Amino acid sequence: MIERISEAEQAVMEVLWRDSPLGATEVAERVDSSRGWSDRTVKTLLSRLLAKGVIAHQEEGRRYLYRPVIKREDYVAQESGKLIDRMFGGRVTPLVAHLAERDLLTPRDIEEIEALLRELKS
Amino acid sequence: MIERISEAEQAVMEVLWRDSPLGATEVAERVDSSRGWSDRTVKTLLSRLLAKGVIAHQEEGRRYLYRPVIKREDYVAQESGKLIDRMFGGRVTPLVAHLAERDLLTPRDIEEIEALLRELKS
DNA sequence: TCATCTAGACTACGGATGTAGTCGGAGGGC
DNA sequence: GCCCTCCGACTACATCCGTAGTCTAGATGA
Repeated sequence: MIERISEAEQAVMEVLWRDSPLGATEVAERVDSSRGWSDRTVKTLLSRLLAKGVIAHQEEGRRYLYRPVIKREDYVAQESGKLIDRMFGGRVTPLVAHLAERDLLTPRDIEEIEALLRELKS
Repeated sequence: MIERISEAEQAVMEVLWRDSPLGATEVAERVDSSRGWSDRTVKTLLSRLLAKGVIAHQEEGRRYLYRPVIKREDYVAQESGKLIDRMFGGRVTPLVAHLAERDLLTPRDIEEIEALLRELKS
């Protein structure tokens, strides 16, 4: 089980998943600027992620380069699973039914998903 | 936007969504017993939910009866939406694709979803 | 009427989270 | 060699969350 990653921490992970390894300052520069974080904040988040073991660092001269230890897909899978458990009793169909009912599925989505399922069966 | 409901708080909401209005003690009795909560804990959670405005209470003699103010579907929709935004950039197809890739879809799921989509199109 | 039992209100407290500030050491310019 | 700068390490602090404990006033039974 991957340790829980908070909202803020995930914003930092997204940067490293996109491109790594990176130094702390580089990460801070690339984090979604709409957050308005100081670079101290980003460094704190990097430390916490390190403590959680979801990223690792290696020395490069007098600074560290950070890189993810866990894969984004694995994290996404875990979080999706948790939502499906919590909200839909672990069944996927009710999730899709729910999305459909709430009109969260566009006709294009429906086409795409059908194509996807056809492929799965072949 | 519905106020954030924590994990523990949701366990209490589930009770009220299933049946309401209920007194605090009744809620405590019905909460998933595997949590092993004291009734104090449940009362605290009820107060917090009240403060968040997601439940309401009415007096009944010398106690309160609690009932949800928000609908479960709305809450589920919000949480699903947040996951889809955070993990899949707001697109639903990647979610389904992801579930498929991770073998989280059983053949039965696939059949059911296909049937659902056929219905949606008609 | 007096002790007792409840129910809700208020208080507690450690860990997680969001958001930084400060300190001390290694490099670099002069 | 000396001071400044940049980096990571450590510290801070309010708020939320999980999980209760205590206090107080009204209902109850003897």
